[in-house]
Amino acid sequence: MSINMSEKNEIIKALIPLEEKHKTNLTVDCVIFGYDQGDLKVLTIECDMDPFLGMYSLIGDFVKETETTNQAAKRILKFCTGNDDIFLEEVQSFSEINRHPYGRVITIAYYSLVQIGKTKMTDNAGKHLQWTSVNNIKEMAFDHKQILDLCLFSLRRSLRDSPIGFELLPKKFSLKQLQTLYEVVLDIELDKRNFRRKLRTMDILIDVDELQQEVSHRPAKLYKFNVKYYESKKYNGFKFDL
Amino acid sequence: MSINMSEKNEIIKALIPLEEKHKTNLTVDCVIFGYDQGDLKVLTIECDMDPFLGMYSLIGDFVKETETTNQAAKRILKFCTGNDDIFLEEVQSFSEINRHPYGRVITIAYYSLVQIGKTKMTDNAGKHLQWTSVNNIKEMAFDHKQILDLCLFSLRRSLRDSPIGFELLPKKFSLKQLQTLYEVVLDIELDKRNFRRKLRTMDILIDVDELQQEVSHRPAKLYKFNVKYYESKKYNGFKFDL
DNA sequence: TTCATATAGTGTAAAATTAACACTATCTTC
DNA sequence: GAAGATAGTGTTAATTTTACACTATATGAA
Repeated sequence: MSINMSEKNEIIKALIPLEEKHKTNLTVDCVIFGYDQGDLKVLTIECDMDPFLGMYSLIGDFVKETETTNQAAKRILKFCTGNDDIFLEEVQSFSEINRHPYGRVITIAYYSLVQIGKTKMTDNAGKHLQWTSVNNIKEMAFDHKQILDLCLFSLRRSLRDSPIGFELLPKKFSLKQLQTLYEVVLDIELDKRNFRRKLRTMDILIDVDELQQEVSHRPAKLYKFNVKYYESKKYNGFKFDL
Repeated sequence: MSINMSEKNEIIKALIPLEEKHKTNLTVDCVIFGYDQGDLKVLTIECDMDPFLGMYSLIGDFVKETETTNQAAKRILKFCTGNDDIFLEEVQSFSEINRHPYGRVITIAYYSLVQIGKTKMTDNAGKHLQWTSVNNIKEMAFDHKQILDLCLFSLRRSLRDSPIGFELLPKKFSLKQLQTLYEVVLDIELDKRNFRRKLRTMDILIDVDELQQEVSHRPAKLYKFNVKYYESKKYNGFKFDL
């Protein structure tokens, strides 16, 4: 005579000491943003769980006993992009009772910013990882669309008041590229001259004295982000504000 | 023959299905801010756990299987302040492996704002709940000081760009009270005339046509927050910014 | 070589916002 | 009715933001 799943769960629960009864499945889900030729993308995976089969899904995993949630998020990033040391920010938890079809799973949402060119998409993941334009995503598995939207909101806010945009561009970039990044991600238009003046007065760019290559018009000068200067000033009344 | 605790844990783990192995203890901790006569306070409890015995501690609890983390936070608030429907904001998770002496416990930090006068401190909690001045707290149990600091940082940011300050004041208040709140919480000085002009141009206050009572000098006019006006404008380009 | 094309790069003036600042008004209490 | 205490009010200068159009320089084709 066999027992069914819910009976089994009851038996297990009876064996578990009191404080264990409050345990819950905890995951992290990563919204990995990349930017590519004027298009904000997010790394998605094809969902292989039942009511959401084939739909776009974010990349996530359980938080292990031996790691913090941050470490779990970093592990996922490393796995998906081959990359350590990338920009990562916690956003919010999602804990609706029935958000996951397999049972109670609470997740903590992170977003991160990577340069698409720098990633080595390890296909050993084998799971149809792909960069999808944020604008093309109308729905996702689970509550992942909601998570994506909130992370995008959070990205936009951070982009305006801290210099994280540089994480999405190559080390050397033109002012035009930087401006376009802001325009695409924030979905606004900026005035070229005003944008440039603002950056000039902030003093956070270094002219690397190189020109854009292989363009059939006047090439733009290239700059890099003055990390040291920014780090030295940021707690000293200096405000990044775009 | 008896078995020890760690053997018992092993036995329990062996019985648990694979996905259960990733389960973790999850709590919420609430930083409950109150404001009282020019002093920002936080609701604390005396810690009754070993290495932190007697130290200030935040108020928290396990997240139950049948509730979201938000609901858990609200339950705690109701329990501590007798109050439903109070301002509540999730801030961040804390998940260092050894943050809790009893084992792995991951927590999600919330902060909330209450009017101290409005709370009915249910003493059935029995646990030495008290309002403690934020400035007087040098250390706390667990990582709670870190949590408090982050929540204070988050409160300050929100105070500047959304009208949450009103949650800390009585319904009717004088402009002076409002200004002092900002000065105390943000730890800055504000110019009286400029502060008042800014509020006037934002149009978010209603003159209730009453005067301060029982003061031995010229009484101030009282105002209330124009919730309706703010709600109708906030998605319409209107920006609260103090 | 030169001309067309495509994008880079630059300055100024008006408008809006912020910052600095000191006196009069009105209530209570003695 | 005078003294004490806090409420309430306006103007000017400085700074920041916005709006706006032309010149410069590379490539590639004729």
